[in-house]
Amino acid sequence: MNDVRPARHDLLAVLEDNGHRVTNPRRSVISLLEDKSDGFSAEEISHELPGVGRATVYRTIKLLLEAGVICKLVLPNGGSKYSLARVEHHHHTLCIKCGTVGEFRDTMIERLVRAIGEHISGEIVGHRMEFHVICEQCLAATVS
Amino acid sequence: MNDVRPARHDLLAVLEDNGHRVTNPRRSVISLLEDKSDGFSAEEISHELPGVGRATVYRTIKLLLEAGVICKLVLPNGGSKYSLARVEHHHHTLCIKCGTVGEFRDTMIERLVRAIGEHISGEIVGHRMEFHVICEQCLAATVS
DNA sequence: TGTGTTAATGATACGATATCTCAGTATCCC
DNA sequence: GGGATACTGAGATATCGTATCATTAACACA
Repeated sequence: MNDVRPARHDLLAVLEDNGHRVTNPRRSVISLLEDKSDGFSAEEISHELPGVGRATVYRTIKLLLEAGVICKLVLPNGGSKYSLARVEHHHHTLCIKCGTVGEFRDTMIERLVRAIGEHISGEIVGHRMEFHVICEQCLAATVS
Repeated sequence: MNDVRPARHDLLAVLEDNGHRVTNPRRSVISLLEDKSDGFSAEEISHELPGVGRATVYRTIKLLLEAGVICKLVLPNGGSKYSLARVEHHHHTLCIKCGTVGEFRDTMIERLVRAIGEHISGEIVGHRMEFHVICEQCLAATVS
Protein backbone atom coordinates (compact mmCIF):
# COMPACT_ATOMS: atom_id res chain seq x y z
CA MET A 1 0.00 0.00 0.00
CA ASN A 2 1.11 3.49 -0.81
CA ASP A 3 4.08 2.11 -2.70
CA VAL A 4 3.61 4.78 -5.30
CA ARG A 5 7.22 5.29 -6.22
CA PRO A 6 7.94 7.72 -9.01
CA ALA A 7 9.26 4.98 -11.30
CA ARG A 8 9.79 7.52 -14.03
CA HIS A 9 9.48 5.86 -17.38
CA ASP A 10 10.99 7.66 -20.25
CA LEU A 11 7.75 8.16 -22.09
CA LEU A 12 9.46 9.15 -25.30
CA ALA A 13 11.45 5.94 -25.28
CA VAL A 14 8.22 4.03 -24.76
CA LEU A 15 6.78 5.55 -27.91
CA GLU A 16 9.93 4.72 -29.81
CA ASP A 17 9.87 1.15 -28.55
CA ASN A 18 6.35 0.84 -29.87
CA GLY A 19 7.44 1.84 -33.34
CA HIS A 20 6.32 5.45 -33.26
CA ARG A 21 8.33 8.45 -34.30
CA VAL A 22 9.78 10.98 -31.91
CA THR A 23 8.52 14.38 -33.01
CA ASN A 24 8.61 17.84 -31.53
CA PRO A 25 4.88 18.00 -30.77
CA ARG A 26 5.13 14.70 -28.94
CA ARG A 27 8.15 15.93 -27.04
CA SER A 28 6.14 18.97 -25.93
CA VAL A 29 3.13 16.96 -24.79
CA ILE A 30 5.20 14.40 -22.95
CA SER A 31 7.45 16.84 -21.19
CA LEU A 32 4.38 18.72 -20.00
CA LEU A 33 2.49 15.78 -18.63
CA GLU A 34 5.54 14.27 -16.98
CA ASP A 35 5.25 17.19 -14.59
CA LYS A 36 1.60 16.57 -13.80
CA SER A 37 1.57 14.63 -10.60
CA ASP A 38 -2.12 14.79 -9.86
CA GLY A 39 -3.82 13.97 -13.12
CA PHE A 40 -4.56 15.98 -16.22
CA SER A 41 -7.19 16.30 -18.89
CA ALA A 42 -6.62 16.39 -22.63
CA GLU A 43 -8.10 19.85 -22.99
CA GLU A 44 -5.92 21.13 -20.19
CA ILE A 45 -2.80 19.91 -21.98
CA SER A 46 -4.05 21.35 -25.22
CA HIS A 47 -4.64 24.78 -23.72
CA GLU A 48 -1.20 24.84 -22.18
CA LEU A 49 0.38 24.01 -25.53
CA PRO A 50 -1.03 26.51 -28.03
CA GLY A 51 1.64 25.52 -30.50
CA VAL A 52 0.46 21.93 -30.69
CA GLY A 53 -2.74 20.95 -32.46
CA ARG A 54 -5.59 19.61 -30.39
CA ALA A 55 -5.78 16.47 -32.47
CA THR A 56 -2.12 15.77 -31.86
CA VAL A 57 -2.56 16.09 -28.12
CA TYR A 58 -5.41 13.58 -28.20
CA ARG A 59 -3.45 11.26 -30.48
CA THR A 60 -0.37 11.35 -28.27
CA ILE A 61 -2.41 10.64 -25.18
CA LYS A 62 -4.05 7.72 -26.94
CA LEU A 63 -0.67 6.28 -27.87
CA LEU A 64 0.57 6.52 -24.30
CA LEU A 65 -2.64 4.93 -23.14
CA GLU A 66 -2.19 2.02 -25.53
CA ALA A 67 1.37 1.66 -24.33
CA GLY A 68 0.04 1.41 -20.80
CA VAL A 69 2.20 4.18 -19.35
CA ILE A 70 -0.70 6.42 -18.51
CA CYS A 71 -4.20 5.44 -17.47
CA LYS A 72 -7.60 6.91 -18.05
CA LEU A 73 -10.10 7.76 -15.38
CA VAL A 74 -13.67 8.57 -16.33
CA LEU A 75 -15.16 11.07 -13.92
CA PRO A 76 -18.69 10.81 -12.54
CA ASN A 77 -19.70 13.74 -14.74
CA GLY A 78 -18.51 11.96 -17.87
CA GLY A 79 -15.27 13.86 -18.30
CA SER A 80 -11.91 12.12 -18.54
CA LYS A 81 -8.69 12.58 -16.69
CA TYR A 82 -5.40 10.80 -17.13
CA SER A 83 -2.56 10.06 -14.80
CA LEU A 84 0.89 8.60 -15.13
CA ALA A 85 0.69 4.89 -14.40
CA ARG A 86 3.28 4.62 -11.71
CA VAL A 87 2.21 1.29 -10.31
CA GLU A 88 1.20 -1.72 -12.32
CA HIS A 89 -2.41 -2.43 -11.43
CA HIS A 90 -3.92 0.18 -9.21
CA HIS A 91 -7.03 2.09 -8.31
CA HIS A 92 -7.77 5.76 -8.03
CA THR A 93 -8.80 8.31 -5.51
CA LEU A 94 -10.58 11.36 -6.82
CA CYS A 95 -10.96 14.51 -4.78
CA ILE A 96 -14.50 15.81 -5.21
CA LYS A 97 -13.37 19.33 -4.38
CA CYS A 98 -10.30 19.97 -6.51
CA GLY A 99 -10.33 16.98 -8.84
CA THR A 100 -6.90 15.76 -7.88
CA VAL A 101 -6.33 12.16 -8.87
CA GLY A 102 -4.32 9.83 -6.71
CA GLU A 103 -3.53 6.18 -7.08
CA PHE A 104 -3.04 3.32 -4.74
CA ARG A 105 -2.68 -0.40 -4.80
CA ASP A 106 -4.31 -2.86 -2.50
CA THR A 107 -4.27 -6.60 -2.78
CA MET A 108 -7.43 -6.88 -0.68
CA ILE A 109 -9.36 -5.52 -3.61
CA GLU A 110 -8.10 -8.20 -5.96
CA ARG A 111 -9.02 -10.87 -3.46
CA LEU A 112 -12.45 -9.33 -3.09
CA VAL A 113 -12.94 -9.29 -6.83
CA ARG A 114 -12.20 -12.98 -7.04
CA ALA A 115 -14.56 -13.72 -4.17
CA ILE A 116 -17.41 -11.72 -5.64
CA GLY A 117 -16.84 -13.21 -9.04
CA GLU A 118 -18.14 -16.49 -7.80
CA HIS A 119 -21.48 -14.94 -7.00
CA ILE A 120 -22.03 -12.91 -10.14
CA SER A 121 -23.66 -14.36 -13.20
CA GLY A 122 -21.54 -14.06 -16.32
CA GLU A 123 -17.79 -13.89 -16.63
CA ILE A 124 -15.84 -11.09 -15.02
CA VAL A 125 -13.31 -9.59 -17.42
CA GLY A 126 -12.38 -6.49 -15.49
CA HIS A 127 -13.32 -4.13 -12.73
CA ARG A 128 -13.05 -0.54 -11.76
CA MET A 129 -12.97 0.81 -8.27
CA GLU A 130 -12.45 4.34 -7.20
CA PHE A 131 -12.73 6.29 -4.02
CA HIS A 132 -14.23 9.73 -3.85
CA VAL A 133 -12.35 11.67 -1.25
CA ILE A 134 -11.68 15.11 0.09
CA CYS A 135 -7.93 15.35 -0.14
CA GLU A 136 -5.60 16.58 2.58
CA GLN A 137 -5.19 19.99 0.95
CA CYS A 138 -8.92 20.59 0.62
CA LEU A 139 -9.54 19.36 4.15
CA ALA A 140 -6.96 21.81 5.42
CA ALA A 141 -8.49 24.61 3.37
CA THR A 142 -11.95 23.87 4.77
CA VAL A 143 -10.86 23.96 8.37
CA SER A 144 -9.41 27.45 8.15
CA MET B 1 -26.40 -10.95 -2.57
CA ASN B 2 -28.66 -11.00 -5.56
CA ASP B 3 -31.50 -9.64 -3.47
CA VAL B 4 -32.57 -7.44 -6.32
CA ARG B 5 -36.28 -7.44 -5.71
CA PRO B 6 -38.39 -5.27 -7.95
CA ALA B 7 -39.34 -2.89 -5.16
CA ARG B 8 -41.26 -0.77 -7.64
CA HIS B 9 -41.35 2.81 -6.50
CA ASP B 10 -44.03 4.94 -7.95
CA LEU B 11 -41.68 7.31 -9.68
CA LEU B 12 -44.39 9.83 -10.40
CA ALA B 13 -45.25 10.01 -6.73
CA VAL B 14 -41.59 10.57 -5.96
CA LEU B 15 -41.55 13.59 -8.23
CA GLU B 16 -44.68 14.91 -6.62
CA ASP B 17 -43.24 14.40 -3.15
CA ASN B 18 -40.26 16.47 -4.17
CA GLY B 19 -42.47 19.37 -5.16
CA HIS B 20 -42.49 18.85 -8.90
CA ARG B 21 -45.51 18.83 -11.17
CA VAL B 22 -46.94 15.77 -12.78
CA THR B 23 -47.07 16.41 -16.51
CA ASN B 24 -47.79 14.31 -19.55
CA PRO B 25 -44.22 14.35 -20.86
CA ARG B 26 -42.97 13.18 -17.47
CA ARG B 27 -45.61 10.48 -17.41
CA SER B 28 -44.38 9.25 -20.79
CA VAL B 29 -40.73 9.18 -19.78
CA ILE B 30 -41.38 7.47 -16.48
CA SER B 31 -43.71 4.83 -17.81
CA LEU B 32 -41.16 3.98 -20.47
CA LEU B 33 -38.19 3.65 -18.19
CA GLU B 34 -40.08 1.69 -15.58
CA ASP B 35 -40.05 -1.11 -18.14
CA LYS B 36 -36.31 -0.96 -18.70
CA SER B 37 -34.85 -3.69 -16.58
CA ASP B 38 -31.29 -3.58 -17.85
CA GLY B 39 -30.38 0.06 -17.98
CA PHE B 40 -31.12 2.81 -20.46
CA SER B 41 -29.50 5.88 -21.94
CA ALA B 42 -31.03 9.31 -22.26
CA GLU B 43 -30.81 9.29 -26.04
CA GLU B 44 -32.45 5.90 -26.16
CA ILE B 45 -35.42 7.17 -24.20
CA SER B 46 -35.57 10.28 -26.33
CA HIS B 47 -35.65 8.28 -29.56
CA GLU B 48 -38.41 6.06 -28.29
CA LEU B 49 -40.50 9.10 -27.37
CA PRO B 50 -40.61 11.30 -30.48
CA GLY B 51 -43.44 13.27 -28.93
CA VAL B 52 -41.32 14.41 -26.00
CA GLY B 53 -38.56 16.98 -26.36
CA ARG B 54 -35.03 15.89 -25.85
CA ALA B 55 -34.44 18.53 -23.20
CA THR B 56 -37.42 17.29 -21.24
CA VAL B 57 -36.11 13.75 -21.26
CA TYR B 58 -32.79 14.92 -19.87
CA ARG B 59 -34.52 17.12 -17.32
CA THR B 60 -36.79 14.33 -16.10
CA ILE B 61 -33.89 11.94 -15.76
CA LYS B 62 -31.99 14.53 -13.77
CA LEU B 63 -34.92 15.00 -11.39
CA LEU B 64 -35.19 11.27 -10.81
CA LEU B 65 -31.46 11.14 -10.25
CA GLU B 66 -31.65 13.88 -7.64
CA ALA B 67 -34.50 12.04 -5.97
CA GLY B 68 -32.28 8.97 -5.80
CA VAL B 69 -34.70 6.60 -7.51
CA ILE B 70 -32.47 5.99 -10.48
CA CYS B 71 -28.71 5.91 -10.61
CA LYS B 72 -26.16 6.95 -13.15
CA LEU B 73 -23.41 4.77 -14.50
CA VAL B 74 -20.62 6.37 -16.51
CA LEU B 75 -19.28 3.97 -19.10
CA PRO B 76 -15.56 3.56 -19.80
CA ASN B 77 -16.08 5.39 -23.11
CA GLY B 78 -17.57 8.39 -21.33
CA GLY B 79 -21.21 7.70 -22.19
CA SER B 80 -23.88 7.43 -19.52
CA LYS B 81 -26.45 4.83 -18.70
CA TYR B 82 -29.06 4.86 -15.99
CA SER B 83 -30.86 2.15 -14.11
CA LEU B 84 -33.70 1.99 -11.65
CA ALA B 85 -32.28 1.99 -8.14
CA ARG B 86 -33.95 -1.12 -6.84
CA VAL B 87 -31.68 -1.69 -3.89
CA GLU B 88 -30.47 0.98 -1.56
CA HIS B 89 -26.73 0.99 -1.95
CA HIS B 90 -25.44 -1.21 -4.70
CA HIS B 91 -22.84 -1.67 -7.38
CA HIS B 92 -23.06 -2.39 -11.05
CA THR B 93 -22.09 -5.00 -13.54
CA LEU B 94 -21.65 -3.88 -17.10
CA CYS B 95 -21.56 -6.29 -20.01
CA ILE B 96 -18.79 -5.22 -22.37
CA LYS B 97 -20.55 -6.93 -25.27
CA CYS B 98 -24.14 -5.77 -25.13
CA GLY B 99 -23.94 -3.01 -22.54
CA THR B 100 -26.52 -4.53 -20.23
CA VAL B 101 -26.35 -3.08 -16.75
CA GLY B 102 -26.97 -5.21 -13.70
CA GLU B 103 -26.84 -4.38 -10.06
CA PHE B 104 -25.84 -6.24 -6.97
CA ARG B 105 -25.19 -5.61 -3.35
CA ASP B 106 -22.39 -7.02 -1.30
CA THR B 107 -21.51 -6.16 2.25
CA MET B 108 -17.94 -7.33 1.76
CA ILE B 109 -17.36 -4.30 -0.38
CA GLU B 110 -18.50 -1.93 2.33
CA ARG B 111 -16.25 -3.61 4.84
CA LEU B 112 -13.36 -3.36 2.42
CA VAL B 113 -14.03 0.33 1.88
CA ARG B 114 -13.85 0.98 5.58
CA ALA B 115 -10.63 -1.01 5.88
CA ILE B 116 -8.97 0.76 3.00
CA GLY B 117 -10.13 4.11 4.28
CA GLU B 118 -7.69 3.83 7.12
CA HIS B 119 -4.79 3.70 4.72
CA ILE B 120 -5.77 6.46 2.34
CA SER B 121 -4.87 10.06 2.93
CA GLY B 122 -7.85 12.37 2.98
CA GLU B 123 -11.43 11.61 3.89
CA ILE B 124 -13.43 9.08 1.94
CA VAL B 125 -16.86 10.43 1.04
CA GLY B 126 -17.95 7.83 -1.47
CA HIS B 127 -16.84 5.06 -3.73
CA ARG B 128 -17.71 3.44 -6.97
CA MET B 129 -17.11 -0.12 -7.94
CA GLU B 130 -18.16 -1.84 -11.07
CA PHE B 131 -17.49 -5.13 -12.72
CA HIS B 132 -16.99 -5.51 -16.42
CA VAL B 133 -18.47 -8.81 -17.42
CA ILE B 134 -19.62 -10.85 -20.34
CA CYS B 135 -23.21 -11.61 -19.42
CA GLU B 136 -24.91 -15.02 -19.62
CA GLN B 137 -26.68 -14.17 -22.86
CA CYS B 138 -23.53 -13.01 -24.61
CA LEU B 139 -21.59 -16.00 -23.31
CA ALA B 140 -24.25 -18.30 -24.71
CA ALA B 141 -24.22 -16.45 -28.02
CA THR B 142 -20.44 -16.77 -28.28
CA VAL B 143 -20.43 -20.51 -27.68
CA SER B 144 -22.78 -21.27 -30.56
C1' DT C 1 25.05 13.79 -45.78
C1' DG C 2 21.27 13.67 -49.11
C1' DT C 3 16.89 11.53 -50.35
C1' DG C 4 12.54 9.03 -50.67
C1' DT C 5 8.98 6.65 -48.21
C1' DT C 6 5.75 7.18 -45.04
C1' DA C 7 4.18 8.48 -40.53
C1' DA C 8 2.79 12.62 -38.22
C1' DT C 9 0.77 17.18 -38.10
C1' DG C 10 -2.84 20.64 -37.63
C1' DA C 11 -6.79 23.23 -39.44
C1' DT C 12 -11.16 22.15 -39.86
C1' DA C 13 -15.33 19.51 -40.18
C1' DC C 14 -18.00 16.35 -37.92
C1' DG C 15 -20.77 13.46 -34.51
C1' DA C 16 -22.35 12.63 -30.00
C1' DT C 17 -23.80 14.19 -25.60
C1' DA C 18 -25.73 17.41 -22.64
C1' DT C 19 -27.17 22.07 -21.24
C1' DC C 20 -29.18 26.80 -22.01
C1' DT C 21 -32.58 30.13 -23.81
C1' DC C 22 -36.99 31.74 -24.26
C1' DA C 23 -41.62 32.27 -25.97
C1' DG C 24 -45.61 29.56 -25.46
C1' DT C 25 -48.26 26.14 -22.60
C1' DA C 26 -50.03 23.32 -18.94
C1' DT C 27 -50.40 22.45 -14.06
C1' DC C 28 -52.46 22.97 -9.85
C1' DC C 29 -53.59 25.95 -5.83
C1' DC C 30 -57.14 28.93 -4.46
C1' DG D 1 -62.53 28.86 -13.32
C1' DG D 2 -58.56 31.82 -13.11
C1' DG D 3 -53.94 33.11 -12.36
C1' DA D 4 -49.13 32.56 -10.85
C1' DT D 5 -45.63 29.92 -12.27
C1' DA D 6 -43.36 25.64 -13.30
C1' DC D 7 -42.82 23.09 -17.45
C1' DT D 8 -42.21 22.33 -22.39
C1' DG D 9 -39.86 21.96 -26.79
C1' DA D 10 -37.35 23.86 -30.73
C1' DG D 11 -33.24 25.26 -31.55
C1' DA D 12 -28.84 27.36 -30.22
C1' DT D 13 -24.82 26.50 -27.76
C1' DA D 14 -20.88 24.11 -25.29
C1' DT D 15 -17.78 20.36 -24.71
C1' DC D 16 -15.34 16.32 -25.88
C1' DG D 17 -13.33 13.39 -28.98
C1' DT D 18 -12.57 11.59 -33.75
C1' DA D 19 -12.17 11.81 -39.03
C1' DT D 20 -10.38 14.01 -43.14
C1' DC D 21 -6.73 15.48 -45.91
C1' DA D 22 -3.24 18.40 -47.86
C1' DT D 23 1.26 19.57 -46.05
C1' DT D 24 5.38 18.61 -43.35
C1' DA D 25 8.85 16.18 -40.88
C1' DA D 26 11.18 11.80 -39.33
C1' DC D 27 14.34 8.33 -40.18
C1' DA D 28 16.19 4.26 -42.80
C1' DC D 29 19.20 3.63 -46.25
C1' DA D 30 22.26 4.63 -49.81
